[in-house]
Amino acid sequence: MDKTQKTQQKILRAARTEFLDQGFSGARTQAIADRAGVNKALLHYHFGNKEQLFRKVLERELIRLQDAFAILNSEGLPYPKKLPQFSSAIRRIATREPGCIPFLLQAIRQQPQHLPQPLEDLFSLDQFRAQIRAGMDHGFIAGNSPDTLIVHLLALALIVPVAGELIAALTGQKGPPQFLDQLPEQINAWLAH
Amino acid sequence: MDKTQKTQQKILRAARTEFLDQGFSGARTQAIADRAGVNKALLHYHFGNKEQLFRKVLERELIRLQDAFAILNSEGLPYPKKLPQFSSAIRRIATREPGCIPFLLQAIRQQPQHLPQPLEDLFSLDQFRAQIRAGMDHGFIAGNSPDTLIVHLLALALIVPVAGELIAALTGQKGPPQFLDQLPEQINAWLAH
DNA sequence: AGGCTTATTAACCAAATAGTTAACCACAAA
DNA sequence: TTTGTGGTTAACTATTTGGTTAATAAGCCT
Repeated sequence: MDKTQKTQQKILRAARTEFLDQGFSGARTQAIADRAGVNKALLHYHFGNKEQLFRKVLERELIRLQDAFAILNSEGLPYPKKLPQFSSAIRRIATREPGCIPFLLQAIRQQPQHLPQPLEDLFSLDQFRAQIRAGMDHGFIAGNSPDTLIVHLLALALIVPVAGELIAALTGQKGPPQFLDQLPEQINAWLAH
Repeated sequence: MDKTQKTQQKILRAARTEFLDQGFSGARTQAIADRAGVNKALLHYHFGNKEQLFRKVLERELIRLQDAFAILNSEGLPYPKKLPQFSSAIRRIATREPGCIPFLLQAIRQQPQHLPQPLEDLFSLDQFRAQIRAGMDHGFIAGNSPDTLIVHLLALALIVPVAGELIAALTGQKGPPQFLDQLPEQINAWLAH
């Protein structure tokens, strides 16, 4: 990796922390430059402007979530393995990249114009939904609405990253990791009967 | 209601839309003034500064959520009635005050210093948790962890307001109201067995 | 080394934005 | 009618902030 790439990565890392922490309008280009240990003009040299830099960060973070959804939508994987693998992927994101999921949901809501593509093109669960429907028709999967199952799966997977502080306050726990750790088994217990 | 109160309410309403839509740092005091049909200096006359105005809005929105949680935590209500009443309250908030729940969760995450009190003091489910525990001990409620039940309840209740766009994209639905309408029955089916 | 391109910086600029001020207005009390 | 108080405004100020520029440093190729 040459020096240019290294610099760009320093900037991207700094931008990521700032944007994830503060959101688009709360983020300051000066803060990003400071955090990267670099002159502010360098951001513009390498990335054009604040918006393009934000898009770059958003694009990279989106991939994390897309990878998780790709597990659900993969052709080769049998249904019973998908749920725990998916929940593990979400848990990994939420613990290793805290702020990523709230950041993405916030961007989807407040800055959809910065998304690289329409949401429907970024996330697709067509294969997964067909798989569930087949499973339901054959009685392997309980219930009769794939979409409902998907929503419940999302609910269980996303609630902690998205409302961790509230949960911690309501349950008196210090932090949310307990529930994140239980996530795969919970999802199995709830959805795989 | 005298003219002063009317003006303050106009400003608060405008501030609410702007803050819910744009977040604290994205909101512009000029936009609030314009929307209220009022001079910008009047915001400062009545509310001091942007931050105090934000706190006022935040405080009022918090009450909506507190009221919903108060249902769960109320002494007089039997457990079976709490779940549907709570989910109806959340649904009502999410449909009549769109943006409120994402706004609150975002504020909790990004501007906790503007909360009127610590989260634990704002939201308490002690009575509810005790009630669940008793029910579990007597076999009236399935499961053995009140906190887990609470988290699942939150998950089902909050997922649509918080990730409605994502859900709409994944399920191909136009909007999220379908799932919000099903919410009370879903929660009963899932949690009240 | 010498010259050419790329990377980096200090200083600066213009626009946006929160906040202030002084004057003005409405209306009620004297 | 005068006068004083609280509400409202136009115009202004200070600061923040994203972005630019011109000069400088660092590689790199011959």
